[in-house]
Amino acid sequence: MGTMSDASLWTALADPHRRAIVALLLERPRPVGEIVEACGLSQPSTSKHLRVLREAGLVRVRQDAQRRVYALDPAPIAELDAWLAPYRRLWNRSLDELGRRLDRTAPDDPEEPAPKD
Amino acid sequence: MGTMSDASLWTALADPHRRAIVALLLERPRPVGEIVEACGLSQPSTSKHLRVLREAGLVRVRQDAQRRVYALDPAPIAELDAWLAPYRRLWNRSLDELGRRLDRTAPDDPEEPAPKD
DNA sequence: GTCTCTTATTCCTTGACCGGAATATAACTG
DNA sequence: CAGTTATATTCCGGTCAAGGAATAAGAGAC
Repeated sequence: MGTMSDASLWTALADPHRRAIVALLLERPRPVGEIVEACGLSQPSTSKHLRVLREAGLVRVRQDAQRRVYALDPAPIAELDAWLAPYRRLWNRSLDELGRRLDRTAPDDPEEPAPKD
Repeated sequence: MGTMSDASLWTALADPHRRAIVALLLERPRPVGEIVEACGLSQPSTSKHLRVLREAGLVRVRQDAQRRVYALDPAPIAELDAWLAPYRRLWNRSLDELGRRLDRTAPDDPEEPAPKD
């Protein structure tokens, strides 16, 4: 049981149903029954998705009598954010260049011939 | 060839090899050959991964003689960032709570007496 | 204890994806 | 034109994930 949650984090979020569950839990913690109803999936299927999310560290469970209330765990979000950071820099840079080019180009100038490499 | 790239964005990044390719292209645009060599995959497999990334809108191709130079497209990064935003708020909130709790605890009051053995 | 409610797990089938080998396509070279 | 290089696509076998049905497990209520 090492720290292999990195790989499962992406695969966990790759499934649309699981992203829907995550979005549901963003509003508030919910017991499984509510999630089943909201997702339109069968209860076993939902439980399996919740298991994947749990093993990815994205959700935590709290036992409340017979019910199990799932809630988001904010930690993996930070992990995603960290992964995204370098690309966000690229994005900002390209926005910058776009702005500069729009600034520099004449309105009837079709395009800049890319300098050969 | 519709605009169904939203779903494929996550599935494209779910694969470790594709994330590796994306990381390679973050450094600089590269022709396929370089990516093949860096990934240790076969050329067809790499081409297929590049296709998935292309269809997800994550990379663009520029033809340079016989070579095809792939480069990151920064737009989907913004999409991911937008998706992440609400969760980042949750994360900040929980960091806030943690700070408050750390603030409340006395500095020489260890939360856990480190149960060694 | 039994019964009920809520959730988790197993079994099984279907469908998707990954990988490599072989092949096809495209662009340059002579 | 044939030949070579660089990349894309098809074909196929193996693996893995998803979904439902049935079943098990856990926690009250009686």
